[in-house]
Amino acid sequence: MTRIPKDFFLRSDVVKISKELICKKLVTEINGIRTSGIITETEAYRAPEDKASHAYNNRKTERTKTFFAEGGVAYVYLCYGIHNLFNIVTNKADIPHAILIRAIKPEEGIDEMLKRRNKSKLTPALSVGPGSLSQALGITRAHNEIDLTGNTIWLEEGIAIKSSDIEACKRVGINYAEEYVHKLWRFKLKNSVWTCK
DNA sequence: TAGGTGATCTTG
DNA sequence: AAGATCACCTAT
Repeated sequence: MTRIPKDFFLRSDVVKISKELICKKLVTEINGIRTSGIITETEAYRAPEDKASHAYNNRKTERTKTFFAEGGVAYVYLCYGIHNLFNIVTNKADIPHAILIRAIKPEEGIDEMLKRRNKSKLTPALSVGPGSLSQALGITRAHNEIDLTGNTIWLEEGIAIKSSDIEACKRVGINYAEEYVHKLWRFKLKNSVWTCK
């Protein structure tokens, strides 16, 4: 399977890249176990101007410094004390763009994903929602800043789709973001059960 | 529909 | 040093 190269992530239009990520494949190989899924939902975060981003106004702290790395690395942080949220940093160094991966449709290593999630049946609850997908793929904060063209977490060409198969909507959980609340920077695969409500 | 959970950031 | 906040999930 063809891997997505570094150049893909270095481009400047994070909203466009978010849309292009739909139906690409996200793969992890952790402790020798390979798991993967087709990306079905993403959200773009476009700091410095985006008030929803942790890096709004170029805010730079211990946590947000990962945003300022060159594109093609992971930004993973703990949300609500429980959930590891996986993002992909894009654009060149010092431009804090990132894409939150919100849902996948499981492909390989489904048994391992069920085990990690403590589930017995293959349902959307396994890997829909940003916290759930990270747990299913075994992604934790230990993977923050990891290179996404390496051999732990990477992306591959997935399924070819048309632009019209993708639906754009508002991002969730960012009611503090004022005018940026309304940006259509969330992308979903249309008519898929593997997306958030 | 509410509560859990803890890192992170802001305020004093 | 303490309190508020938070890109969510699960079970009633």
